[in-house]
Amino acid sequence: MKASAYHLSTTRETPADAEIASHQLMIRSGMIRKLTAGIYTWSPLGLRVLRKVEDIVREEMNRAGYLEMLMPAVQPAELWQESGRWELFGGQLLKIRDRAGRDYCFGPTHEEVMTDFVRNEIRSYKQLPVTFYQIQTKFRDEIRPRFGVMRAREFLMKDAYSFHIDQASLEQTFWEMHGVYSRIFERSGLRFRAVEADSGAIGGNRSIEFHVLADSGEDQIAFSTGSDYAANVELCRLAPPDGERPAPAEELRTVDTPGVRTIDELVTQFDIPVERTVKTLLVQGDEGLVALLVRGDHELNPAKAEKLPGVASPLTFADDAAIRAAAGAGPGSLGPVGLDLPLVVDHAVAVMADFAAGANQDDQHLFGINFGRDLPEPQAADLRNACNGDPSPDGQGTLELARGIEVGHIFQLGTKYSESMNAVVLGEDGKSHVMPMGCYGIGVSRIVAAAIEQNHDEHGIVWPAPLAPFTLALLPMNAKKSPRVQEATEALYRDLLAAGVEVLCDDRNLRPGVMFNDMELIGIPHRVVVGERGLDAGTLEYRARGAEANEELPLDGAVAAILEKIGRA
RNA sequence: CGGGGUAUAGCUCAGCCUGGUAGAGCGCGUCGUUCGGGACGACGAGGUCGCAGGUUCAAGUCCUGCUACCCCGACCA
Repeated sequence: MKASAYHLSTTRETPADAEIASHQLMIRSGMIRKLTAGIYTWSPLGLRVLRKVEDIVREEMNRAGYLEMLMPAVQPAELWQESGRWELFGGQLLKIRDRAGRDYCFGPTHEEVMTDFVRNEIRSYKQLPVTFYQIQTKFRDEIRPRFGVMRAREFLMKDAYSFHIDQASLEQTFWEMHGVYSRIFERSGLRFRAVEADSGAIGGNRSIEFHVLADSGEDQIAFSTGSDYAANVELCRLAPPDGERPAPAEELRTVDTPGVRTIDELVTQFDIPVERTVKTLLVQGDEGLVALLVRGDHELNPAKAEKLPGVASPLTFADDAAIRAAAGAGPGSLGPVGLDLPLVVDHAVAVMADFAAGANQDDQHLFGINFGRDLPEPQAADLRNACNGDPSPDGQGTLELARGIEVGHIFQLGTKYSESMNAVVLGEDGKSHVMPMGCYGIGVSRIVAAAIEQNHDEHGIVWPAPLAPFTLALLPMNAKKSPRVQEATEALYRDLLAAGVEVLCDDRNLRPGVMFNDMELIGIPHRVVVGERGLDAGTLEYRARGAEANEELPLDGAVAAILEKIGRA
């Protein structure tokens, strides 16, 4: 491709509304342009990358024998009413109406359409198992789209659905898909982890997320140093700590703590270890409020809390007025002693002695609190998020935390949709069987953003080779004035194209610095410079993106030398 | 959807408090000098100041309403 005939549109300035590196770089390199909130146009340059991802996904899915198809983006309301999701999906579902007043939605996912297709097409167990997939634009009316295509309302997704005669077959495909996904992310050149996203409590259903590791990721994942165990922090189970609760050693006493509102302030002003403080959180229960206790340095895990019997789901924190009415003090001075509410404590709190908490009096705290003396024996549960250094739930090693961007999710759905939509098949026994089902998603457009998030430096994007829009940038120095440079560049360009190299030849007649900066911003992995100096010496100049220094390549046999550099030899 | 903010040239923003000729930098066009890490000069194009009302002799500036976008919270590929 000649740059003069390609729509390159880079900017020096960072757009004001882009917060994270990948969003800024996608805008600055000209890959995407915002049309409206959460909706983006992909430029020719951006689309090249998107297609690279798509191609890898498609190749690996096909290799595994899964069947590509294409379902409609616009779906009739009836199907969604049948599955019960027309209401359940809530505001995220973009509903539309045609001129006759019929209701439709723009598909946010395709379980309904897929299940409808399969119930009409598949009659016999002999046709099972089968897995269909598509790569298609989805729309989810996110409450808060952000970070460019990372969390867009319209996005490109690969969604796959498998159908089975029994659970065993579903599990086989599920783990096979696990392998396919791993290969897809490996081939894309991304550092990733597969993490458990469900406790496995509900009827053998399992769900595994694939996360690209990046500090700016919105999810926290925990993984064991001593085993393969990895889980989303939200769902990472924590066992009660070993060891007995120490006997009380201190008297219960009330301390004036003027102005202290947070655990931090309590710890620094009164010189007590944070491990001997307790946070008291009031949430809505089925009847009135419920008090939840976690250690001062721990964080309440909402997903775990809302699953407790007696606690309302979704988890709702009490507002200041309700807190004051129930406890007689503001949120900064809450504590369990003398609080007339149902109480659930985290396992880590249950083994504490002589700890500090609010006194339910503004500007006062209690020190030296003990269970069994100042409070009844606690009802303990797993309530908090995992921390660095917690023992791994599988008993091997300790947990480490990392941030991740969820780019894939595989799920054993079971019969949730096949049952409500009556997707049945005749079994070997001659009877009808409801088909267990799996569903498997990859955020194709999100992968592009995640790859940048994981691979960039102060100059711009540093594409993993498999995703790069072009493999090589060919840069002539001062070509306008030098017919030799022009001719040598043109000849090399033709030879590289003939050798099948995706080369971007910058014939825009710009100053060298501008070309270097543009090509680095765009993130092209390899660059070759043609200049008078080199031609005199019979050399070309080569540099890999991210490398510190130039190398010289012989002008004679340049194509072979370049192929070796780009790993195509 | 709750809370906070912004809206002026293609982009980043000043001007608004204290009403009186529409501004800068970058980008874009032409010409010249330059040309190995985002050059310099000259000239030039480009704006219903988000929209609708109101106050005023006069509104980008003051008032009211609306809309869009951004940020902070619960969902997800």
